[in-house]
Amino acid sequence: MLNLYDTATREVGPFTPIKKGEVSIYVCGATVQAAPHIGHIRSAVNFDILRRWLNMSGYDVTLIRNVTDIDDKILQKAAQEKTPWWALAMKYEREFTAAFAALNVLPPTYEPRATGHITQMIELMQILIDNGSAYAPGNGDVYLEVRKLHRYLTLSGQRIDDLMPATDVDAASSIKRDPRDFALWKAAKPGEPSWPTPWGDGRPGWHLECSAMAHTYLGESFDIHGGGLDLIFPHHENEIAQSEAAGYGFAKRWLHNAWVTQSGEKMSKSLGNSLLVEVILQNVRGIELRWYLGSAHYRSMLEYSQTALEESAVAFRRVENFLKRAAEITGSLPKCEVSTSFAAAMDDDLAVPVGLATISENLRLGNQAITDNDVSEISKNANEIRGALEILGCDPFDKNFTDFRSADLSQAMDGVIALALKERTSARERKDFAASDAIRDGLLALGITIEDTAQGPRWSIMEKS
RNA sequence: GGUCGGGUGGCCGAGAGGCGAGGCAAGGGACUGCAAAUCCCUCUACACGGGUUCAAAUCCCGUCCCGACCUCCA
Repeated sequence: MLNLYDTATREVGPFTPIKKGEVSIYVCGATVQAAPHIGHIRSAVNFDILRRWLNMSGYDVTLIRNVTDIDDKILQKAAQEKTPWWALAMKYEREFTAAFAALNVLPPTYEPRATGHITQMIELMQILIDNGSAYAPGNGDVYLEVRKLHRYLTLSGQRIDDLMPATDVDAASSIKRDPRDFALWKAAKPGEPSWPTPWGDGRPGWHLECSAMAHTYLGESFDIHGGGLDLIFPHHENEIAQSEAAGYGFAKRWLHNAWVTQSGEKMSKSLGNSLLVEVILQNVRGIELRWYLGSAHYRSMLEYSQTALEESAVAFRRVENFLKRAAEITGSLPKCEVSTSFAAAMDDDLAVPVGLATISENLRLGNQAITDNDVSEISKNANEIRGALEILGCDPFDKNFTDFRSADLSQAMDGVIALALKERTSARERKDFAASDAIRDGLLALGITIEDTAQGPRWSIMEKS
């Protein structure tokens, strides 16, 4: 039985989907205005682990992850770069997609773009205006009237009057009925992209698209809404406000992932401490970065350091190496099996760190079994490790991580290295250790490690870092 | 000002009243021609001050420190 945290109640409780056997999830994806940093990708990895665990638990999961491809920053940046806004948005959307793929994040069931759902946004605004929750002051803007909502700010636990007064210079002369009313729709300024509406030409305001798209693909109520911690207010409060005012039940449960930090501070472009995915991937493989980002609990801050990342990568290679050896010894790839201890950890609000401890136990027992040449024990532990890695999205045998060209190359190399190892073995047999060590050192200089195992010598390519 | 989250050994990172999660690093040992890999053993913690309790890293009160959000951040 899966237990999950809910930001709305701040408690961990049993998860029961609306429809038996099905889970609907909406995750706030990227606003494609810059290249993805590892914080963005951590969010995707966390929700991917949730999704994989739900799948493994027998649920049919529908996951919608949006792309916000129109907003102030996109327009602003496009103007700076003298690029059409849609070209800029597309460029970064591709970068996000590439980063997700490099980290083996499963593609969402659907990935709707804001600009493709203007019709649905207009319909939603019409409902809100008709029922008196929203108003159009006549300049082309449309606002939601927050004072009319009963449950506004219950997710973040704030009170309207406690919010810091808007620093907006126009606040005094504002056409808003209350300074806290937020824009569903913004009138187009000259030169800005716009779409026609009954209230004037304009563009989406405060992430109206998330409410509209969640409704379009998941219906009036759905099981889980996810996103980063910093979206709780105002973004998610506003989504709730828009959707509930329209009469929708909206999300039953809220999950928020914590950040990747550096020196305790949140990673962010504006702080200048963001680490781009493509830069990190020059030093570690995607599977290793994923292992690192997934290794902390999703609600805990992950304090980034180069050292921690590298150590994590080494730890992963140890697990990977065991699986490869197990496959060599048993003559077949391990199967994916989920141990009861790993399952218990995942069922407890996705306690990945506890799950990793069970993998360590499997690893120790599995390595011991290799020493003892106990094939069934090797298989058992290898299967359980592979099953756990599959859920974490870090299965080294996953075809998304397997490069077939390098697999062919490695076969050819195997033959070549075997020739050298044959020489080394005969040198060792005649106790000519100078000769045998020269061969080993020569291979090492090429980045090839030789290990003498009970089953004979074994070679592997050293990973960088 | 309001709201929320933190401070755990050299490092990373769980736990949330009761046998010291786990990993990395360090030291010792086994194995090995030497290595590598692996296994075994050992060590080091709960920001500070009070309180509750048979028992507190965990609950309560206070203090200090760090971070986040407060109208277009994952």
